Amino acid sequence: MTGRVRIKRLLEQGLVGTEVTVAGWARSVRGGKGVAFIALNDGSSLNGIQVVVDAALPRFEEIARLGTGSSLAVTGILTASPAAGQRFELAALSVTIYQNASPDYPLQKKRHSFEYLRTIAHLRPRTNTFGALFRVRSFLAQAVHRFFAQRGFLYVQTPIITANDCEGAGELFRVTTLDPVSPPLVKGKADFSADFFGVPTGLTVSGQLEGELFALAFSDIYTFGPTFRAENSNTPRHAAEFWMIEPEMAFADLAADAALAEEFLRYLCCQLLEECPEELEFFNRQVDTGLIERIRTVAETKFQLMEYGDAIRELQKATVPFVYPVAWGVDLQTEHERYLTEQVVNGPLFVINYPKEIKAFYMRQNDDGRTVAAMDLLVPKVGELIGGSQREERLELLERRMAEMGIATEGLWWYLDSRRWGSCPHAGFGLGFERLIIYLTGMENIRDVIPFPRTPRHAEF
RNA sequence: UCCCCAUUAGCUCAGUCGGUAGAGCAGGUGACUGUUAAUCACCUUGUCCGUGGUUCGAGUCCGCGAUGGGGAGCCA
Repeated sequence: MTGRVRIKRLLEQGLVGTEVTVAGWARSVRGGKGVAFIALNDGSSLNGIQVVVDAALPRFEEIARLGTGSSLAVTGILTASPAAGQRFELAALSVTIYQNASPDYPLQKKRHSFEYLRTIAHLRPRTNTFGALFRVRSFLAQAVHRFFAQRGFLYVQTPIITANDCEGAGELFRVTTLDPVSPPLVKGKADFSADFFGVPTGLTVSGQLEGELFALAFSDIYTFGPTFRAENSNTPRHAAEFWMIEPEMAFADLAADAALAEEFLRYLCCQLLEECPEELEFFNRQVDTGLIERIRTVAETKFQLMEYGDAIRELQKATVPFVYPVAWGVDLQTEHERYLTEQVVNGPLFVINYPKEIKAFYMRQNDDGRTVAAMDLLVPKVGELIGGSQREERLELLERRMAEMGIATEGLWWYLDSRRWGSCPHAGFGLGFERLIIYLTGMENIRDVIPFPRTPRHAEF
C-alpha cells in the first residue's frame, strides 16, 4: 500500500496532527454506541496503535463488531491520547476491512500456553511473545553479521549437502534420489553409485571442516547457516534443524579463540540492550524476571576460565551429590556443567584443555600428551552454549590421532591436504543460534525460538 | 532411546472416598461505556486421549497404546 507507515515508526515520530495510513491486525476490538477502539498491531513493535472510530463513520456497526485477528487499514489523524495507557492514538477518517476474522480464530485475547501455540505455529507470530521473539531473532542474526563484518571476517557459505559422514558430530539425514521401495541393489545393498551424487550423501552436521579450508586462505572467516542432526533427542535444547555460527581464525590459538567468543557474546548482549529495550523489558516482565540483570552482567563482567583438571577438582570437593561420579578423564555431565556455571562462578565459564579421549579428532594435542586444546563455554540455564578448539595443524599428529580413533582418511584427503601445504595454527568455535536466543530471551524451549521447529516426529508447517 | 508426569468444554484448569461433570475466559443475546485482555446480566458448548480390564457402578483403580511436557543420554 502506498503511503502506509509502520506503527513502530509512527509511534517514534509522534507527529501529532498529521494524516497517516496504517495497516495491521486487530488484537482487540471494543465497540460501543458512540465510539469504538481497535488495538491494531502490524508486527513492527510490541505496542500497537489504538484506533478510535467515531460512530459517525460509514460502516461503524460493522467496524465495531470486527473479530480479533481481523486485517484492516486505517487512515486517520495522529492525536495525543486523552486517556491513560498510550501516548498517541489514531482518530480514524476511514477504515478499510480486508477480512473480518471469524470468531473461531484460535488466538484469543488471553494468555495461551506455549504448548498450545506450538500446535498453531502458523499463527503464533501474531502474539506478543512470538512477535517480540522473532524481532529479537532477526536483530541478533543481523548483529552476528555486523560483528564479523566489522572485524574483517569473510562470510562463507559452506555446503548443506555433504558426503562427510565421519565427523562424529551426530547422525546424518540421508539425501538421496534412489527409489525408497526398490533401490538399485549391489550384493543386497543400495547401490549409491547409481544415486544422484554417486556416493552416499547427507545434510551437513557442521561447516567446520570446510570453514577451516577458507580460514587457511582468508585468515578469518565465519559461517552462519542451517545445520542438521538426525539424533533422536527429545529435550528443550535440541532440534533436528538449527542454525549454527562457526568462526574460524588462522594464526590463532585457544586463548585467541576464547577471547573472540567472549567479545562476540558481549557485543551481542550490548547490542540487544541498546536496540531492543522494549522486547527485553517484555521478556524480563513476562518470561524471566532476572533476564536484563543477567545480560547486563554478561556484557560487563569478564568471563571466568577454568582448566578441565581444576573443574574436576572443584566438582570433587562439592558437597552436593552427583548422579554421575567425577574423576579425571570422564566427560562433564549436564549436572556438573550446571554446578560449575551456576554454583561455582554464577556466570559464563570457559572450561579448557579436556582429555583427548573425550574430544574430537581434529583438536590440537597439548604437550602434556593427554589433553587437547578444547574449550566449552558454559552458561547458567542453558549449559553448553559454545564448543570450540584450536585445531591440530601438524599432519603427522593429525593422521596418528585419526588412526587411533578409527576415522577413515579417504573421504577427508582434502582436509589433510590443508595440513600439507601452508598449514598454520588455527582455531574456531561453534555457537548454536537458538541456544543463544534462549539465553538472551529467557525462553526455555528451543521449539519456541525457531519459526517452525523440526524435532523427532515433527515437520509440520 | 531410558525414567518421571500429564491428557476433562474452543482455551486455561478444578473435579474430594469409585456414585454418571464444573469454573474462568472465549462464543451468543441484551445493557452500558473515552475504552485498555473493558464492565454487567442471561445463555450455549463434553468421544473426560484411545483401548481392554476390575466393579452393581470408572473422569477417578489396573494393563496396553497414542500424544504432550520435564529429566537423562547425544550435542550446539
